[in-house]
Amino acid sequence: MKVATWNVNSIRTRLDIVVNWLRENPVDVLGLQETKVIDELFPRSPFEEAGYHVYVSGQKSYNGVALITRSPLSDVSTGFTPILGADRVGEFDEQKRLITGVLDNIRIITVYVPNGGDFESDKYFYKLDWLSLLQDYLDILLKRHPQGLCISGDFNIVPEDRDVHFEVSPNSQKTGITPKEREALQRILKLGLADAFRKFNQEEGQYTWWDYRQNSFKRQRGWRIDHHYLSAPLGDRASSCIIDIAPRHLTKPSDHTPVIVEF
DNA sequence: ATGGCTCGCTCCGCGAGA
Repeated sequence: MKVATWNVNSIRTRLDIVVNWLRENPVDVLGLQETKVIDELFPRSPFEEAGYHVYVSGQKSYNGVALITRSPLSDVSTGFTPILGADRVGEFDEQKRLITGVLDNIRIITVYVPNGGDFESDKYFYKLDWLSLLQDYLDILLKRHPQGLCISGDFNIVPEDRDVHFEVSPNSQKTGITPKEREALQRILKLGLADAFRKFNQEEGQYTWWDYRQNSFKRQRGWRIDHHYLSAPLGDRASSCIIDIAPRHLTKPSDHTPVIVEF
């Protein structure tokens, strides 16, 4: 099974790029983030005409996730509430950042982790609280799906210093690279998940996002923040995980580029 | 350097992104 993740920064603006990429790269699952559109206005037809099923959880202007799949999914749900309950989740499902379904007995999840704004801002603490919910959510689903779980998405966290183009200070206050965010991610991975990309590639300078400003892509000033995390059965089975930088070269690209895992 | 691009918005300047 091939699973791709891609923060497209508006599916309507990026529609042709994404559909053309999918025709050239016929993956089984494409997880999208930052679709930035309500479900009623999601451009489903181009994907359906290409032979895909479309599952969406969107909102106006911000956030929004989708799963595009060759075979139908079962047990599709959105947000944390169906698993954790309304009391635990509170207002955290108002922002549409999580969609999941089951394919071939494997739990597939796509997430758009909050950006976090400035260091120690309200958005920063919202991000940490959201990651704590994600940890509780995955703790439950990993136990329910011993055959395999794959969580993919824009995590907005640089896991290690080699995953960003500049020198990281030990107590970095740069959102996405702070100790508290990395610790939150590590607590999640300790549940039994591993970074698929690092099974195959130990190089530095392997990025998935480049700022639109300052010619960051041309200067190779990027961050690796889009990830596939696999439970042990899938991690053992995984045969490749690659970053496809080709779409970042196109005219009017997303600032992120797709990452594809095969298992 | 609270900049630098690009997105959507009952749009023509602003908040958000990372």
